[in-house]
Amino acid sequence: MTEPVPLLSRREARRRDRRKAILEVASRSFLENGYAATTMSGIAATLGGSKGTLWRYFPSKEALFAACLDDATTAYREGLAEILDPRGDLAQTLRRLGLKLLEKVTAPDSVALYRLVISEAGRFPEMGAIFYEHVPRNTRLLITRFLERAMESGLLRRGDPDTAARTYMMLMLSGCHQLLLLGQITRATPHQIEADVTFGLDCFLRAYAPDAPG
Amino acid sequence: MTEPVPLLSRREARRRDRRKAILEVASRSFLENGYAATTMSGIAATLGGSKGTLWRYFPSKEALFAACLDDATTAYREGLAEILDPRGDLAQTLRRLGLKLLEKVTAPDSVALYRLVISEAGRFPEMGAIFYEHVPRNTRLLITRFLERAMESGLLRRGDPDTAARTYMMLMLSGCHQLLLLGQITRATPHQIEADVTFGLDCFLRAYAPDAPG
DNA sequence: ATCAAATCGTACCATATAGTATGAAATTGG
DNA sequence: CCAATTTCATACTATATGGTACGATTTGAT
Repeated sequence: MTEPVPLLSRREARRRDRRKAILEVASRSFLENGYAATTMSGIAATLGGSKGTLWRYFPSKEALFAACLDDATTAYREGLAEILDPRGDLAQTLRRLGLKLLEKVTAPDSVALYRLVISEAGRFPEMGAIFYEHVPRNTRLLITRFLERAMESGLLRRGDPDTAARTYMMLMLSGCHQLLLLGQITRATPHQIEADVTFGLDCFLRAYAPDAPG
Repeated sequence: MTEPVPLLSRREARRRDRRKAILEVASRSFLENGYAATTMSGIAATLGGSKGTLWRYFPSKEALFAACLDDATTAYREGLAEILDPRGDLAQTLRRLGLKLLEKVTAPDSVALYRLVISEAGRFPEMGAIFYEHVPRNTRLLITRFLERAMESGLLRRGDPDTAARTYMMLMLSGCHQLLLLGQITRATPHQIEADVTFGLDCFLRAYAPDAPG
């Protein structure tokens, strides 16, 4: 019927680029200044275009925020799955995972994002849901499956693997992540991260050590 | 020299009452609507007085916010110390403490306060500090001292008592508190709280069980 | 009673913001 | 090349906010 359509007409390509550019500028501003302190006019200004164009892409500030959040959280889940190779030493794997996790989660942008979500989750519960589904829930699912196998092979004592995954994550976060959230430190040093992982892992392995036989 | 001054002249009493009234109205609004969405004019309106009066008591919105925060966090630390009686069963004591702690921390106002602090800790680091000192740090100090004694008497394995206290608290918070923060639930049921405490305590006691002799 | 401090009501200011309107210029598709 | 779409720049609307000014009134101390 119709001519074979190019995958992206010039217009569509332009549109996609523009949209991405808007999301980048807006995300930066939301992360750095929060929702209230981010102004649409400001975004339009740093973009260089006109306000009319901005509103052509996103019908309201709230819609733009939602799009930014979706963008940021989607880009989040990367590079964890391949660490969780069920072969290999359990403690080593959990340690590598913890390091990766903590590095991600203590990055300034991650902290800013977490702050942003928590502060707006009251007013926009859907935003809380988007974040929750994409970030902690998704990560936990990965860890749950891994721990489940470890329990089955007797490397860990049996228990609810989902709770175990939650516990594992929480034990990692009790150190510098808390301080970051409350603004008591602004950066986590690799040394701090390693200390947190070492301690959290030790604690986790003790709590989930296989039951002493008989 | 001067006449024996009454502890509170009429003026001073009035002033104190007024101040308290302002703090109550303002705190409610900050907790329910956040910092940005709380307006000085609105506070003045619900107070009934005039705006001039409001500014007579607090020279700026920021100052009023700081005062509210100080007020709220000071009222926070209550009723924990007497639970921590070093006599009596360790597990029982830690369980009672956990219940009290979690009840407090999952109360809607507490969640709102925590949200508020986290969201403004970037812009106002001093506020983060006020909160941090008054609430988690203070609580942790109490628990630390208690756990220290338990370690000395061999009820728990030795380790950094401060880290242990942090771990204890964190293990309690991994359940419904997280969901509350992200707006995925709006209330914690007593049943949920108890389940969280039971699990967290079990985990903690395993991780800090005295080393097997020999 | 008298005087000073506190409060009130209200109008006001400067500024800022989300969002709209518009007419001209540029880009794209055919 | 022409018509449709998009973008630009800019001016504008409507509204809201922190904070000030001020004259009138109430309250408290002596």
